[in-house]
Amino acid sequence: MSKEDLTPEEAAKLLPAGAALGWGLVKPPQRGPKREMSIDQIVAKAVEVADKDGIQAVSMNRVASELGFTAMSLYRYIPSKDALLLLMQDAACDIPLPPERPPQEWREGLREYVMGTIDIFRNHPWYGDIPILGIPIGPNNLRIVDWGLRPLRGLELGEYEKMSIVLLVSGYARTCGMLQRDIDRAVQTGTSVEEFSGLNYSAALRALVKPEQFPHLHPLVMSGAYTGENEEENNVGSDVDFGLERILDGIELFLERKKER
Amino acid sequence: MSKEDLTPEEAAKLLPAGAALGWGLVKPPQRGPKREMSIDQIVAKAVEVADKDGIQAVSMNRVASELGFTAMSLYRYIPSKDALLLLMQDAACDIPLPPERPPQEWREGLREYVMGTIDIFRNHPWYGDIPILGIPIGPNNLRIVDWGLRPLRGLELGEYEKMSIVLLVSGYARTCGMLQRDIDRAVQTGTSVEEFSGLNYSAALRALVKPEQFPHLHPLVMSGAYTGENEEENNVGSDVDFGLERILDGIELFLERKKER
DNA sequence: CATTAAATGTTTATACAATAAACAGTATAT
DNA sequence: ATATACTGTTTATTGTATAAACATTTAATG
Repeated sequence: MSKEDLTPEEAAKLLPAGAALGWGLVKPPQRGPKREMSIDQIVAKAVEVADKDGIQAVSMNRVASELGFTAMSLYRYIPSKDALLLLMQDAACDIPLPPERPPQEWREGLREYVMGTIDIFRNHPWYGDIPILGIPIGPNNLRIVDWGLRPLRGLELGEYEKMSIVLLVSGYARTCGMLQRDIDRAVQTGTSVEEFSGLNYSAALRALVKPEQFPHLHPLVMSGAYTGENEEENNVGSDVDFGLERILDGIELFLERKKER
Repeated sequence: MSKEDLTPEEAAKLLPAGAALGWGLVKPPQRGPKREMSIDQIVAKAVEVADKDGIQAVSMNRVASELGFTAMSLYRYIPSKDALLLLMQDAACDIPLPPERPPQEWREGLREYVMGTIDIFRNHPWYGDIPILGIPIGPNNLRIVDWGLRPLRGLELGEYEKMSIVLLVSGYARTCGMLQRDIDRAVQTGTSVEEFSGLNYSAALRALVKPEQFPHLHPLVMSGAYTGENEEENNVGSDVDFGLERILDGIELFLERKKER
């Protein structure tokens, strides 16, 4: 039997605990009372809780309570909390994709991809807190990977090269997403405190980051470039754009060099 | 009073709980019995536990027990577990830096930086699991940032540009570090299982990733490029190198364009 | 149909987790 | 000498994931 001939059920057994659920590979049970909940409902509620109060607020008790059930009832649907977290992660990746662009617009396509995946982090600040235990295997997550590959379809690249580029670009999106999220959080919670005291981390760092010990960082701390002050010349958007354009330039150069050969 | 004139004690109060400890800003207590432990000792033991059994094995009880004390005794040194985690993170950044290179070797310098920070993830697989709550503020962590800025010192870049570049490069290092760690983990634990069954995630994905749903990902899954098979043409090192060279090319292009103007 | 088997959500119980509060002992400042 | 501040411990509280046993409900099977 070749590997391609696995039945969904067989494939499900090879996947980690929660992943099979995400693929809808669990046959609905035949006997017993009708279910009063559904996996989708549980995951949606967990996402709702996390969106509101952060990932640490997501306990089996909290999620079940908000649905009007006991904590233990969730285990009839989901084998463990880790599985629930994986399902939440995949659910956050269930977003509409923009329409396909012509292959020559690959730069714009990759830009859209980065901005779109950054939005996942903004819409679900907890997204980056879920530990990554391996390569993405959830269906929605893989659709995101597929999306990242889409702009590359017309380029003369090997498969490993394509994979490396998506890795590069999506890693960049993750970094920016987390950063953006941190700033959003700071704005939400810290602004008033900062205004009241007139001091914040920057002030502390200015006192601690001595030029002898940190010769290269020191000027950036003093000017506020490190802590991201001066919103005129530095908003997160421009920060994201800068790095992204460098990456795209690097990829373009690679394509040109490859053509020359 | 200008911001630069903060005393260490004043600065300590502005920093989050654990950070002040990392900077050694806590005056040793005058009265009372001699301390039988030290913060460094506690953090070192916590790191040891995490290196051996993962971050989830690090409990106040476990760390204290291994030192021959009770869990509560740790709170005489460290205000909370979150603070301990921050100190662990900073401790992992306490590594020797390579000697400075001449400014024109900035590419090689950045390469060294990326590889060096990736090593932190390899030496401490738990490092990436500690949630990032904001910009780095620990002393060792800031030394790493300073290191990243060092190769840029001779280049004609604005401060925000330098910061963006370090962000770009260190984010890439993080992504690669996590990936490398995942692979190391898989090799440690999963190899035997994979050999026995002859099947792994790849097999499941081959059955699930249909060309209709995943038109661009499908060929990569089939060829094994997605799951990273074929070690000859794809080892992690080459993967890291590929993305890194694109990034460095992009930066170089930026520098050239800036000179032209 | 009657019976069996499987699945439901709940209750109860276990093992840990972080950490607050009260405690007796110890070193220093006054 | 005494008050004060600090030590590490004991005890207790609250919250966590989840295992096991339970009565109940539905469908499959004789």
